Amino acid sequence: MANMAYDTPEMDAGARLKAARLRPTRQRLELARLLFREHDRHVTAESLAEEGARMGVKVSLATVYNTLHQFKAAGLLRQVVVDASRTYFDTNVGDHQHFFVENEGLLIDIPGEEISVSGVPNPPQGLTIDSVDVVVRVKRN
Amino acid sequence: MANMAYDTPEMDAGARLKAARLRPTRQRLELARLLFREHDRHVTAESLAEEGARMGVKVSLATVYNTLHQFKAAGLLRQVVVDASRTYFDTNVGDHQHFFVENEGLLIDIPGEEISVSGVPNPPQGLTIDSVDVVVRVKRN
DNA sequence: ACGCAAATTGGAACAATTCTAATCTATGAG
DNA sequence: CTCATAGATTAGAATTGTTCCAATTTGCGT
Repeated sequence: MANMAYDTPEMDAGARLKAARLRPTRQRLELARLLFREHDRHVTAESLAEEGARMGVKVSLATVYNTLHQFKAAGLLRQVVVDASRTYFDTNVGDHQHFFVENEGLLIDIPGEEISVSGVPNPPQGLTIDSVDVVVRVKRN
Repeated sequence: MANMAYDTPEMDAGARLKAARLRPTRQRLELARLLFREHDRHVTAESLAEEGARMGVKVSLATVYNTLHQFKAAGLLRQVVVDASRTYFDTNVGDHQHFFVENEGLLIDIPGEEISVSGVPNPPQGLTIDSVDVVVRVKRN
């Protein structure tokens, strides 16, 4: 297959890790399989560790934390800051934003084509924009 | 002075607490004075406690936390979620957004008139929008 | 001035995350 | 293929920000 994108959803865990220059250890492979099995997943370290446990994946919590951060650094995951008490990671690294359901800790994607932010001023001297994150906080009626 | 707004920057600490129906205890008064002395302040519980200590205000950390949350509940402060590890409070409760300088924990206001978000889809059935928060993450060059 | 609900407090408890030092493993060299 | 080694994993300790708790203090209406 010529011209495969750097990171596609169809890519298997091994290829993903290779593309990210991460050693394909058993733990990373198994976590990658869990994470990218489905599109647009939102996980926390705890939720992923739990899921792993349920699926019979033997990984320590420390490794889950390490792996999430490495995947993030490699561009395989995006970190989403919505809650002061937990960190979420999103398997969708493309342009998009989120609804966040308060009191439930639930994230829902908003496609990047739908939403748009305009009028962002130039940042003060010496600063460069890294990302523009929108969180639409919603509540259950 | 007729027609004073519910919450103006000129308002003294006592009036502010009265308007918010919070008992004017020494601690609340002193913290309110620190907080609203200047416009558009961004504090964390720790930073405010530290500032209090420096200014000779005797308040426990627990009270700082309590007070910040009560002020928030009363609409005197807005909570800003930008960092997974600390909670910030903003004395500007009007419509505006933020630059967040990563690695420095520094918040900078973006006036609400400058920035705007469009195309926010209707939230899924049963959910109502609470707020639309924009964080422009920036890095020092 | 009294009485009581509300507020404050120090310290214990907690939850999420990071650190540490020991052990294990993927990988490239020979 | 075998080895040496840098890199990865691990359990558990440590750290950090925050909340909880039970005892004491305080604001305020009567």
